[in-house]
Amino acid sequence: MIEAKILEKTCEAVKTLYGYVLNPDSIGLENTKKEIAGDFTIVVFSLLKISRKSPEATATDIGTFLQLNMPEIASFNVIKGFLNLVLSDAFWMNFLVQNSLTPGYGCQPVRDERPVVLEYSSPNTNKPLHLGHIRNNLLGFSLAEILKANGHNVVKVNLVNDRGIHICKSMLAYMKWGNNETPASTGIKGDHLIGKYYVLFDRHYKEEIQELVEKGIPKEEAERRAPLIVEAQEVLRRWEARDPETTELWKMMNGWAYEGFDLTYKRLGVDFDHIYYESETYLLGKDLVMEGLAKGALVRKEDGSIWADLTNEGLDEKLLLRADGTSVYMTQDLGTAQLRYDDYRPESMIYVVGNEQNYHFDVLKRVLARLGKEYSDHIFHLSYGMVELPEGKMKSREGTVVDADDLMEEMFQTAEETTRELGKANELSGEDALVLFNTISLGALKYFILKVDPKKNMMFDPKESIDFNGNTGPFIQYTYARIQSLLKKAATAGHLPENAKISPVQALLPAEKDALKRMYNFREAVAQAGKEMSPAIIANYAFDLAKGFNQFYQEMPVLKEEDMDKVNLRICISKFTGDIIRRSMNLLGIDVPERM
RNA sequence: GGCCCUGUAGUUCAAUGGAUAGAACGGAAGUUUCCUAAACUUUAAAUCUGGGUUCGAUUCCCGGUGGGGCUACCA
Repeated sequence: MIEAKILEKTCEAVKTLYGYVLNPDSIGLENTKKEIAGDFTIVVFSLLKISRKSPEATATDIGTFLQLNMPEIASFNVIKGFLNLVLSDAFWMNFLVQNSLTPGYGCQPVRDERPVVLEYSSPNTNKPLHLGHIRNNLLGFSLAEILKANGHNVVKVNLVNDRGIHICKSMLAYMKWGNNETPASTGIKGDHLIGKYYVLFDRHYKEEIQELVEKGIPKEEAERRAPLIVEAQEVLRRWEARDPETTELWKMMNGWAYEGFDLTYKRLGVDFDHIYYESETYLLGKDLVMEGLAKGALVRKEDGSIWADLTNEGLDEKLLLRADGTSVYMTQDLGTAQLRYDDYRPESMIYVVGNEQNYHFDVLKRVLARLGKEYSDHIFHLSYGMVELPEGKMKSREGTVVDADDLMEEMFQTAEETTRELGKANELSGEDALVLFNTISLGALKYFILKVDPKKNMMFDPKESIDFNGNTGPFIQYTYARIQSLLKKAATAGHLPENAKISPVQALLPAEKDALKRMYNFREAVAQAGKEMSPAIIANYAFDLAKGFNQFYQEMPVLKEEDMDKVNLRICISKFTGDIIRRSMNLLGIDVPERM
């Protein structure tokens, strides 16, 4: 790691020049800006108190010392308090040789055998997946890939919310108006069929409420007393009592949902190592609560209900067990956290869940801490923002939800149209063309979502997402395909030996050097992304790299036979750029086609 | 009311406390004998507001203000 060496030598310089022992962490070291000559920049302003000299003089002192004591540093320049270090061509050549021969470029070896348990997706079985789930799934899957590259074992888990009042609503509607239809009899995908009944329930429920309100009953009361909701609650009671008929229907309808989800997951390219079902875990957590009560970490109120009093931590009181002994969502989540910990003994547990549950996870961690669970410090809520549409927020009742399956299909069709218009698919067989359209359309969707900082709410404009120009997945895929094509051509022309040797080129073209720097930076970005857990960093680097390659290519002069040395070097750079683009796309879970 | 997140070109997004705040789309003007124009070049255009900390603030702190979320004995 050259940065570490620069820091170490800088400390040495400060000690030699000014007789002061410096902490390496206090030095500002960064990548030099693109427009300025240099590779790394030391910001010396913070050293002025020690040197008691002007910024320029201090930077020059240190630069001179470093140049004398580090063979990797070819030269330096000083602009105000910025010391820009220029690394030698030999360093970059060596970097290229070393890394172009390393298969797992940018990867770290496994550092901890204990896994990271990563929960994502977590669907409800009463309706199909929508755009919000897509953001969740893509973030979860990408994060898993990035964590793996950073030396973690990852267990991807999905907690399916397969019980509760919502599925009972769909079941009730099906009993009333279903006519025994099935996905097979209707040709409707299972999850969509269930969604249909959920919507049907909601419509009739609304009508009932309206009727009651017209009779002069207050709205809240009407919502509680409407016959349909009362009946749905009865279904839930029967389910909890394990009534055979109800259980049978529940199993059948959930089966439909799973079949549908599997297709959606498969198309999106995400998967799981283990699936937890809430129907099997919803009773967990009571023991933990009773244990906590015995330890005095929790309190029992007069009516018998049990609470966590978090008022001294700036939060409210949180109910954990009702007076009748039944549990709530939080109780259940305490239980599943413990179950997950017992199952895997993980180094950490990550939950990819939307930011509307920030408070929930805050409380979850605090309660676990009170219960003496040291693993609560290793729970991380990857909270992501909502996906908004140009027309406003997604509301299922107003029909403004973007369905995941519909969206992928639309993207596919647009990819096909655009590609055919440009004549890119003319030479492809029917099957190859379908694979290509699928790769491009999903690349567009995934990249569009992942390039945005997860924390922020984002705007999803379907029209813009299928634009294949600019900072988009297809642009990066296209660049990669071009590189592959270039390499193929070089190989057939005999310019690409088995292990392309790098010849002793004395001076790199500026664009070549820039290309190498981008690669170096990318490796750092991967390491950083592990810490920051941000696919957005990887995504934006991938674009930067793709754009850089295109510029590099434009700058490349026409090559002649006698320039074989340079040909080899450029082939190596192209190959390496291609490797990194593929790698970054893989980290994000985006496929790249060999040709377009 | 309280708590959390957020406010950057016309739009969608970037920017470990650093240099002239970057891209992309859209607008204006150009470029194709090389591998593939799904590309490249040039150009106009932005940090919500008022304080504070700092050699230096889009970034950190405090106040205001716009947007979003949470504040259920739902999950």
